Amino acid sequence: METYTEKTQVHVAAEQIRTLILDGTYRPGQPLRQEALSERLKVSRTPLRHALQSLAEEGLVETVGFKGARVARPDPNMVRDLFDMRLLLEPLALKSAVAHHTKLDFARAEMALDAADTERDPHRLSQRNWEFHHALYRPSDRPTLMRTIEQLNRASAFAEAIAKSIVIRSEKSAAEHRELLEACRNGDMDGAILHLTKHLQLAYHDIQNLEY
Amino acid sequence: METYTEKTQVHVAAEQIRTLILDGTYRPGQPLRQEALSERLKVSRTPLRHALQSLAEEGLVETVGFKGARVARPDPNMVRDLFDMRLLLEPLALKSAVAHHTKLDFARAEMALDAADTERDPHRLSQRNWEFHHALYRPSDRPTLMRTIEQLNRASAFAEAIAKSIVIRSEKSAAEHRELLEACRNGDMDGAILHLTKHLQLAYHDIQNLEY
DNA sequence: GTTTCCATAATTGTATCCAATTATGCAAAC
DNA sequence: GTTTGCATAATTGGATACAATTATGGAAAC
Repeated sequence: METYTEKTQVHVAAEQIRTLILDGTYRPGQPLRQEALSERLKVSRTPLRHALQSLAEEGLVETVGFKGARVARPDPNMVRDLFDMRLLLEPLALKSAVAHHTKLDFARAEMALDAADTERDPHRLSQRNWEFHHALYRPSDRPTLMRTIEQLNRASAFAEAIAKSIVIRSEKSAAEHRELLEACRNGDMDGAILHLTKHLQLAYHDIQNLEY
Repeated sequence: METYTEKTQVHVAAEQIRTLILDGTYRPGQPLRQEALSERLKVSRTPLRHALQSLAEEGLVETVGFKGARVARPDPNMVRDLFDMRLLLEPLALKSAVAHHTKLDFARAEMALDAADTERDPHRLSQRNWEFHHALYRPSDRPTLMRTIEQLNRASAFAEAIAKSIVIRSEKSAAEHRELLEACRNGDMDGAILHLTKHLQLAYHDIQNLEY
């Protein structure tokens, strides 16, 4: 019987910091001092630095030379770029996946939707949203493509959290998600891709109008 | 007078390991023991671990729980996914950039081409290739898009190094590059995008036929 | 009053040591 | 002969101490 460990302090620290940032506790541009964070998260500075570096490569924090780490500040262009890329890549993932969709995938997607309905915490809400998209994309069995798409979704979640659009448009998003799921259930690939495209465009539009 | 430091041991260690991997010194799947690497690079294990993590998020090495790090093993699907994505994203970057191209950009691109002509080291050759593409994409002034494209190019360079196609098709690649540059110089956007697309498709094709 | 310079403090990066986890090998049981 | 179990070694993760770098503040010069 093989046993998995995986729970290294780096991951839990990264997850906690991620939550603090997406909750708005730490605002964009705010410096993240290692000693203070170390004390707050009850973790030594060594794994903390690893976590900060991980978040830096994820795009959530910026880290410079010997100056330290700050919460990243998303610019409007970033939002445009992210959605331009998602509009190109996610339809490809969906297209590759529809032929391999199973009832289990649909069940997973629906579970994520139901969980999202009763969720008000921004971070967990964005997690549910990703779980939904992930359930529909994953059957494509293209991990490299998935990896990039997940990165873009994480960054989008950050931008949406800043603009507070995640919670504001959660009902609209839920409706769009259910339409997309229904099209997938009916095996309507073209319709599904159309719904996905529309969903992304609407999300982009709403973020644009909220952020300054 | 402000002075920049930036030269942290993590970066130099990461760069050295990157070179060792792309040179073929460390083969895919080979375990990377911290103590041995620490001794080889004359660096403590702490910054070394950071470098390994950085390379892991870059996709060059795989790192699991308490088991350690290994050189990543690219699968054929990864190559397909990478080029599918590049074929979607790089034309967008080029399209956004052509309107802002200056003589300086063309000069930079040509300098990269000339440097590539006399370069046989795989790692440096792939660096030159990226410098060329970077020179043509950068005027788009879309850093978030550039960031993702650079990640994909790094991963592609890894796959090409494994398949040894970087050096093998270097002359072909150079010719394609010069055609692309010429189209950009003439302000022929459609032609440039066509050349870029063809270039990526040919590179993909040649890798496919070389890897097993 | 402003600027420059230097000393000091605050903060990050690195090295070393210890703890936790995993891999290895051998003996005993069946 | 194979397998199970445990003891030991090898390796990674984490905590602490130290070194390097940057930021801060105040005095002196103009």
